[in-house]
Amino acid sequence: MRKTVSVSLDEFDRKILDAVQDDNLSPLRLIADKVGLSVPAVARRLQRLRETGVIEKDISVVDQDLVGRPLTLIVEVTSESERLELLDAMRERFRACPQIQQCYYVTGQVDFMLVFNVRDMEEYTALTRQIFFEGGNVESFRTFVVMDRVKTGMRTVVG
Amino acid sequence: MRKTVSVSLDEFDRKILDAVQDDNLSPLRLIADKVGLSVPAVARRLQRLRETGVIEKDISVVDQDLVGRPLTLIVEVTSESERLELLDAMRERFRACPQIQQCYYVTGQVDFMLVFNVRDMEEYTALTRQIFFEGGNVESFRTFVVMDRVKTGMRTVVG
DNA sequence: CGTGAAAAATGTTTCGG
DNA sequence: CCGAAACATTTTTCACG
Repeated sequence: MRKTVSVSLDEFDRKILDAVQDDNLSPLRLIADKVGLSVPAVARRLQRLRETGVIEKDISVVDQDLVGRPLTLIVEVTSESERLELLDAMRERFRACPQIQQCYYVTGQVDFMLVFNVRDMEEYTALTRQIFFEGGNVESFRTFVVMDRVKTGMRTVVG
Repeated sequence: MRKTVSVSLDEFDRKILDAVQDDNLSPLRLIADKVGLSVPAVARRLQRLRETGVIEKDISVVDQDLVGRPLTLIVEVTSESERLELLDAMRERFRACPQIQQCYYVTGQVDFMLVFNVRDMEEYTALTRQIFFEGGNVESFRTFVVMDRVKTGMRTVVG
């Protein structure tokens, strides 16, 4: 059983997705104006986009600086063993760590790419011990300190 | 004039932020129940959190697979020159590219970390030519293909 | 800050085309 | 599938404790 790999979206759907990826609290009336449909039409389409999972979720994004987590780090992790259970255990460890905002399993010379979001270096080094050294199966890791978050977010091009 | 580096959040604010980072379309009544406040209190706090910028924006997240952009790549870019204008030009190029979902300027052996989101390898290689080769000031880049998006999103720990 | 209720805005459903 | 109108829900505002 496989996930549906595509859904049919027309130009209206794309415009709606474009709008709500910027602001999903905007009144339907405004979206309706922008895309050239009536409010009920937009409502129906949004409902369908949510039911089918095209719109995965609706969330607030908080400013990490203003809540005291100004530091972002990107970390490449290379594992010792590629054994499935061990890799899965790592995945789970990373997923469970709240300060790890993003985790990708990748091909190539490294195995995982992580994005950390922490209060300061002290918190990071402490986490490092916990999930890299004590966690197990980590051969090495390389840390990049983010100096400028040039572009962030989860926006997807729907064009 | 500098940006305020912190705001005072009490336990209620944190719980509210935690809730809306999961679902910002949830009726205030439900959030109120969850955090133990009245609806008007939650409304007031949310309004303030938005005014002060703690809540940066409110958005829908779309499923990249379902809209035909299943491929994610992470790319390390090393620049030729560190001259400010040239780095700024690169920033702008990356920011302007819709398929570049995220761009970080980092310390260390590489200068930029990029997250691409594209339809297929063909689209990626084409982009590569455009913004790396023709764009200028790129000494080298290293591509990691994402096999599993273990954890994604922009969630920030407010605890 | 809580309550309660009224007012305004928004979202949803119905139904004819 | 669209849109207009009726309908339902949610959000906002306010007085008062």
